[in-house]
Amino acid sequence: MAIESFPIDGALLGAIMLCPDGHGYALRNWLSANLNPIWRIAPSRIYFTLARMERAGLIRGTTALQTGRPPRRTFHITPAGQDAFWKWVMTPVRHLRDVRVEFLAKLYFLHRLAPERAAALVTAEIAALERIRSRLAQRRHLKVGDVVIGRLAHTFRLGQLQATLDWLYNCSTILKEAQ
Amino acid sequence: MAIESFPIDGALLGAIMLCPDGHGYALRNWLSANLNPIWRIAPSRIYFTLARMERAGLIRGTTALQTGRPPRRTFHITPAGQDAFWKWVMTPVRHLRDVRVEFLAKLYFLHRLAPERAAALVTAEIAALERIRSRLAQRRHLKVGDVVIGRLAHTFRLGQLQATLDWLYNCSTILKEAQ
DNA sequence: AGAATCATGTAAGGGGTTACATGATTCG
DNA sequence: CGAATCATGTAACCCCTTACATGATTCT
Repeated sequence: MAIESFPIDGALLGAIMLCPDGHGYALRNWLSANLNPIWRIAPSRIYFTLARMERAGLIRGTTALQTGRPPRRTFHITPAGQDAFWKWVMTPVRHLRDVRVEFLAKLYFLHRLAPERAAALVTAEIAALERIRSRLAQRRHLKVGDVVIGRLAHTFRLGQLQATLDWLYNCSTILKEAQ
Repeated sequence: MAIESFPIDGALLGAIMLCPDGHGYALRNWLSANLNPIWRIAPSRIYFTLARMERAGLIRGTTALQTGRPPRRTFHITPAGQDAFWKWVMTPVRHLRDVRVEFLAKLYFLHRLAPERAAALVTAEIAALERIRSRLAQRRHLKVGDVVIGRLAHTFRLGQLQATLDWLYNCSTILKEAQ
């Protein structure tokens, strides 16, 4: 009963928890209003994913008829869905390249749903990236066909890693101030 | 006659120029030996892409029979393919997220095929990213649903941009030393 | 009157992956 | 003898996107 496709399932489950009216069209508007520059999804994909998550038992939907409007399928999250969401949101991303979208999305949901737990996620992310850095710092270059480019690739990755870690340390401070 | 799918067409054209035996299997080995940690491709995709690029007139292939081995289709690059390759390799990537893979791949090919032109690519990339930074620096936060997270998203992007620009300035120095 | 909103979904296509089929040869 | 190498490709599948169908209602 785990989440399958990561940013999308997590973001939709979080949206269902935060969006007052949990049907596809409302979720679409909520996501574009709240998560937009960080992450976006094609509208048609929302319905497809909701159907898959219902089959997986993460959410359950009820159809409500309306007069003069198409009928709505309103979703609410199941206990299994809540477990999956909290596991996802509290797990740090493993790759540096996932910080930009997925980690920021997790931080967004945590900050709104359980701000007291945000510091723990940041700490876990720092630990994950420090592990990557220590592995990378033991080498002098990546094994590319050319030594010069291998060295440049290596310093690039270390630089990105360092900037992200600096930012994460700063994150703790800002999140504490915000509380 | 322009390149369609960017990292893949560019990398394959570059491989054909550098790889002594230009058939699919040799290109596959060459790419995994030379570009591996930076970029990788599924073997089956190579043949598909070679066929597409031949249809587009970027390369041309000849079939050579061998005794006791499957026949080979050896490819060579056409003038149109060379134009497309040099245009691709000298154009800076537009998004920060493309530096990690695509820009490094361009740098690799330039450094091996025309090292005297590498500095020009680095300069162009610096200009492209400085433009993005100046746009970003005029704001204080990204317009996410929550101001705190919007501010964090903003400082994150600026930090990554700054680290990349620092690295690019350093690139010029290292590439000059390597010559 | 025409455009946007409400609301759900299907269809088609792009880009990528893994697994598999083939069949001789050479290496351990 | 079994495994890897040489060499090309097809088939099936995943993830995601745009475009479109539907049809009443409300805004400009």
